[in-house]
Amino acid sequence: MYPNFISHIRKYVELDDHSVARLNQYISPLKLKRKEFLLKEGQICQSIYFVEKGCLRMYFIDDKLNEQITQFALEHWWIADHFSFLDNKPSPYFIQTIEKSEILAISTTSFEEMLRELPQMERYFRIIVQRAVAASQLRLKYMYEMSKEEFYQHFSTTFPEFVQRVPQYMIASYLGLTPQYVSELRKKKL
Amino acid sequence: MYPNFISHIRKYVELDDHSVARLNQYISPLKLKRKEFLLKEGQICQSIYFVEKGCLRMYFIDDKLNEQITQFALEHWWIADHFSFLDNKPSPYFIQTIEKSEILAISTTSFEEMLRELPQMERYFRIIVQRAVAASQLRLKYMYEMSKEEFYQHFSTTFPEFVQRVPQYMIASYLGLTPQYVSELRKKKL
DNA sequence: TTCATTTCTTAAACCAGCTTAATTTTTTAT
DNA sequence: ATAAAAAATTAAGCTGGTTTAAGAAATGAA
Repeated sequence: MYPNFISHIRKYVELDDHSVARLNQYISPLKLKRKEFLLKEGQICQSIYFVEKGCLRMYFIDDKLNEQITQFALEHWWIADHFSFLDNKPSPYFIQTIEKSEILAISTTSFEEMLRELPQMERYFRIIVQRAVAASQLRLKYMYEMSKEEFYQHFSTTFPEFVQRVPQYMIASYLGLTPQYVSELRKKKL
Repeated sequence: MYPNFISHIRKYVELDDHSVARLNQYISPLKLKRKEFLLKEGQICQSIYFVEKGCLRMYFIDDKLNEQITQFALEHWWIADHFSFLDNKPSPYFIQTIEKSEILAISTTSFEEMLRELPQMERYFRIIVQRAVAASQLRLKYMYEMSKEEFYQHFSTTFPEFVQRVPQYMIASYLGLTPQYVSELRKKKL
């Protein structure tokens, strides 16, 4: 049904076929075109989203009206504004497709029911959320220790698939650089 | 026994007295003086730590030999290098007490056993780790949208208890500023 | 209380990365 | 294919925050 989703879960917990069938009850599949929104500023983030296929970005508008990208999500990544999702607060973020994408959504209420019915999923989410914390600790360490130039070079060599797939100005935004500066850095490297 | 610990868990999940008794099996209490280490660079982070009383910092040494603080932990906060803890990799971090502290440690193996025996704890950790992700999303948003001056002013008005308790140069380090610049900002504000 | 250590301040020179603004190239929709 | 829109480049001037170097003040240990 959703091969990336199921195989991702089975990487971390055991899940028999009956549980897979039950799991489907809680999931809403979405087919989205390029530049469609899953969340807009001011809305409550009512679901967490799994990228079955495609690519998303999460961003907010800063005081100079720039779109500041804080996260990307490719295949088998989860994305949400967790603060908004957990506490039902309006989100400052937009979540938008960068390409045509297939997304699985689990709403707040489905999430709660699913975790009650399927304790393996409680375990699965504990593990992947813990991995998300590990990833954000690492990202933060890079931000502390690298200059912006190093940070860009590191990112583009570590994740070349992103540089292929995502416009350069979005990578600049994610890394906290101006597009002009990225352009300068690329020129310098050749 | 450990009032902050138990009441913190009971904020998020139900835990009967029998479970509390079982829980104690998995916990190692530590009494530490000022400036003692729970983790040093190169070691594997074998435990996650709960601050029952006191104050910790987590930092690494950057290429200019500065101590870069990435996290603090006060009462009822958890702290660990999650990447090292999950994957048994050597950590680049130091975790050290700032004051005399009482810490509860749960080792990798205890953690696994505890989660198997007490499913409420799986749920508890899923929730608090999800909250940690929410907190780090928020922190990152602040880093994107604020100048270093704003970031300092925001931090010191939002967490005045930190400014009381932690030396100024550590706050500077945590915020990614030089101590000299913080000094300048304070002068400016008076 | 005293000394040694740690922490904080001051000030001037410096620079990584931003701003502004105009032009060119690439991509998308029809 | 073609026009319109979106993305990338170039270059000059500027600034927020760092670096370097001393000295002053606060704190902890004995």
